[in-house]
Amino acid sequence: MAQKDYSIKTETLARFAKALGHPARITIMKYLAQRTECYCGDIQEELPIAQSTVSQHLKELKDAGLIQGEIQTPKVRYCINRENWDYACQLFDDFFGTQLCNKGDKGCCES
Amino acid sequence: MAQKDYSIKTETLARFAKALGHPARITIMKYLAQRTECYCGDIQEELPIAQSTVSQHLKELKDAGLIQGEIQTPKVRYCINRENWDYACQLFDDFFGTQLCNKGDKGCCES
DNA sequence: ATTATTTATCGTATCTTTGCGATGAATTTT
DNA sequence: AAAATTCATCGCAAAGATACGATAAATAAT
Repeated sequence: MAQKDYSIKTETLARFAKALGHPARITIMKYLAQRTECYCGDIQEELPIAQSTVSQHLKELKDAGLIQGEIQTPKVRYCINRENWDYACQLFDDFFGTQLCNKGDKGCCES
Repeated sequence: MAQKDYSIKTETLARFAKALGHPARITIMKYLAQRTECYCGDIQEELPIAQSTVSQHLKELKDAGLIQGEIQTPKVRYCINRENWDYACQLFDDFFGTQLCNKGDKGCCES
């Protein structure tokens, strides 16, 4: 036990990763990225799961800060939360790119 | 229900994201990336959790294909699985970069 | 031979996730 | 006013994740 806790960056990255750790939520994010119109109902039609389950996944993405919803009754317009998304993008970039994705380097198990 | 299933790429990306969805596992990957020597015991000293729990996290990373272990009794040498890691890197790049991280574009909720 | 070291696995407890149908809230349409 | 639309939430069940200590397995050291 070298450290009592994980760093904030590590916690945040893990949180984003966890939010993306389900195919339904990946699909939702991809869908939201492709349109300017993004109502909840449209998302449901893209997914092989019940409406209530979609709503839960949307809630998780919202709780993770990756999307936001704007009520336009009776519909709800969802979209990517740019600020947090860009931060997630940056954290993943740091993680993969700078730290691990140096393709020129040899891995520790490669001789 | 437009489609019965998710695409393989989507499933794979979600699987990688899920594996990274815990601060202990993020810490492990960062640690492995920084050294050429990477024995199991060293990893445990970096984490604020019990040995058996670390072993479980290592197993999950291994199951997801992100790392691999080589027995050098009595120790076990762990390292990043380059092939799969690079693929994960690419999938995340596509997801963030091409699809969502176009910072010049306006989001659908930004006026 | 016995003991120590290192790691995986087992058993267990608790919490979280994933999923569904049913219901409720807030409108809009008829 | 009544019915339909849209979405969130509740209640529930099943499965998975997270954590721990104890134990096993496989060697190395004494």
